[in-house]
Amino acid sequence: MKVTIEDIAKVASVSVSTVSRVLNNKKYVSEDTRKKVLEVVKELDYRPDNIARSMITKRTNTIGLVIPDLTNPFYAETSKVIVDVAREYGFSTIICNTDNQSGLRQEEYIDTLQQKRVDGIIFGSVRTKEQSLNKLNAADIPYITYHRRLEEDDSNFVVSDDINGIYNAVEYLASLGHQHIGYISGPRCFSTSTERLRGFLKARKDFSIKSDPQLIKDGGYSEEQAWEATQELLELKIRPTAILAANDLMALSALDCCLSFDLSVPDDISIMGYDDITLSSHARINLTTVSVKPKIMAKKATKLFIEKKLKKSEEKAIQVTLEPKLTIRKTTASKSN
Amino acid sequence: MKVTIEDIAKVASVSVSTVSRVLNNKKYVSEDTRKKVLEVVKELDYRPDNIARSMITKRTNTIGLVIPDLTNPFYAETSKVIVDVAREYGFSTIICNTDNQSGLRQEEYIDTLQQKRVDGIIFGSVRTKEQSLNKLNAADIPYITYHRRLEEDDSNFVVSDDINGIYNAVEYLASLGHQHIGYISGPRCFSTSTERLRGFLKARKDFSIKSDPQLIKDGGYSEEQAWEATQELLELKIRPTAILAANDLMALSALDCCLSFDLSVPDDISIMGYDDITLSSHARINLTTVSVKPKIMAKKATKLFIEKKLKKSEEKAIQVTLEPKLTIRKTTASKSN
DNA sequence: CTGTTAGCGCTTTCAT
DNA sequence: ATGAAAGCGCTAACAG
Repeated sequence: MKVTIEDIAKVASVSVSTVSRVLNNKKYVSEDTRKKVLEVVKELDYRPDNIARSMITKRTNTIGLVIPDLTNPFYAETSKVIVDVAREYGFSTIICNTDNQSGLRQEEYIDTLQQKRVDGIIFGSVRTKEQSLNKLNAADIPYITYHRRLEEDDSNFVVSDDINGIYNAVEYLASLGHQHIGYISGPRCFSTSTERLRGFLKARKDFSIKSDPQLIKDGGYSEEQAWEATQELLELKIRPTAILAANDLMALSALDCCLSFDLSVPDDISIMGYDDITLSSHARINLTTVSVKPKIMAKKATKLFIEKKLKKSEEKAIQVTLEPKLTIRKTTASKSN
Repeated sequence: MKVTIEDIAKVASVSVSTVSRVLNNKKYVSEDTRKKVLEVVKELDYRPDNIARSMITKRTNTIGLVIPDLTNPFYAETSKVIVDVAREYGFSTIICNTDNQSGLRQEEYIDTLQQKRVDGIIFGSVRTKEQSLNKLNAADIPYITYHRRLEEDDSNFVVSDDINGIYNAVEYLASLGHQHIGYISGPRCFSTSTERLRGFLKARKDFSIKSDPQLIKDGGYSEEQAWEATQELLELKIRPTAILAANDLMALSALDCCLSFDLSVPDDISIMGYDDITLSSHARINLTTVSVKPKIMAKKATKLFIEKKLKKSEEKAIQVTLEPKLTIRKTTASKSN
């Protein structure tokens, strides 16, 4: 049979409330009884039942983490950080993989998390409009998004300044003499896609880059689709001299595609990504990119969320926009001609 | 205030037990009352409180997943599968990243999981001897390991036949004419390391491969250490013509290291891995390896575990050894001379 | 078929 | 400083 608080109360010949006090480090317990209780606790190898505890305290010390795909390096990296930081604060994390089926799966997960009474939820991906999150507001379950954000302006988020990030990327490419820049975008429904595209368009204007609509392709933030997009770009009558992808995953795919076209990077064509996932800095890859420091973003989101919303419950929304940093490596070079 | 079963009982003018019956799809409820209750449930947007439910049923529909490093592609892949399969069966999964600090962190996590009263735990990595798991036996919390196994012969596991796998790898390399084969091993404490090494030694004898002790290095299953190991192998007076790494991660590192030595793979040297993580099949990599089909392994472990141990609780241990398959790609070739 | 009641293991008033 | 007792929201006998 399981050892309960009552058992140890009996053995220590005190009341259950005293035991509870000791266990929760409350005041009003004499040193003697505290010691005695702790002894019995050890002796009987008692461990508190968090379920029963949650029943009363209404807190589970558990958070939910909702991401689209755990095998995507960006999410693997950030998930790990989140799990680690949460643990430091005494929280467990239930991981939810929506598999990009955003809609259904995500809603299902939100229901589950709510029923499990998690203290809060961290989203690694939300569409700009996300109906299903209203439930959370109604149920008064706090949540935050990182990487992407909702359009509501009272939402909690930690994101990178995507407009500026891409803007700087284009500026850099322009400075290398590139005027035909292919852009591989993400799906419209995400803030990351619309913002980055906006940054691209803005920069294109400012640096008088060719504005052929054919130079903008949707890569769907997927490797396969990015490959196809790259292929289309490479087959254009006037082939772009540089390709800028809205994230590293797609840039990597573009890199491979160029290789399959027997193009040498960066001699024949420059490739640039966005995010700076760990993989990109790898010796074999060395992708020039815009670094949003995914781990730092995730860490910041988790810390702020736990501190401001879970430990306390501040009214003020957490809204952090990190300045990304141009990270020049070896997949970009001056336009050859 | 939160809607409880009592509220909906009141509104539907039935008893709480009837509501409970409806919610749990139990028999002995008339169609009429069932319908009425369900209506009220919807109307009040009631959702059951799993914490309270667990209090009685002793089941949380939650499992723990303990792995060393979520960013290691092997674990990212398998974790995703596990989370997905668990979800299909109605289980949530709490993810625990031990960060290779195996000892402490793992024990801490086991405690937490136990207190959270998870229904079971899946381990992606255990040392051959693992003290901390005794607690689980004592607490009667079922667990299974995949990939690696404990030495206890009544433990649950799904692993690959590591001896045979490496044996076949060596046989293959021998058939290509390689006699100087460098082997990069993992740390002694894991079954994967000892078994694979055993397979290597066995094959080395059977196929009369050179048995210089210098040809065996410890790569610690880490990229950095594998890099160093490779370096040492390449600097040997008689440089091996092939390097076999005990896992893909280290093989990838070896690949990079060879490149930095300006060696062409497979023309100058053959490289082979073990596991067949998704990355290895990538066009840019194309690593010859021994495929243990990590996803299938993880899926099988999760399914069997949930079905045999969580849904039922069969006495008989789950012990599955999968036959790995030689997967020849482009990092191996006949010995050049 | 339906309702009543007794807990699950713990925290938390409220007394003492 | 300590104890008694009242629940948290739900399920599971047990009675009808």
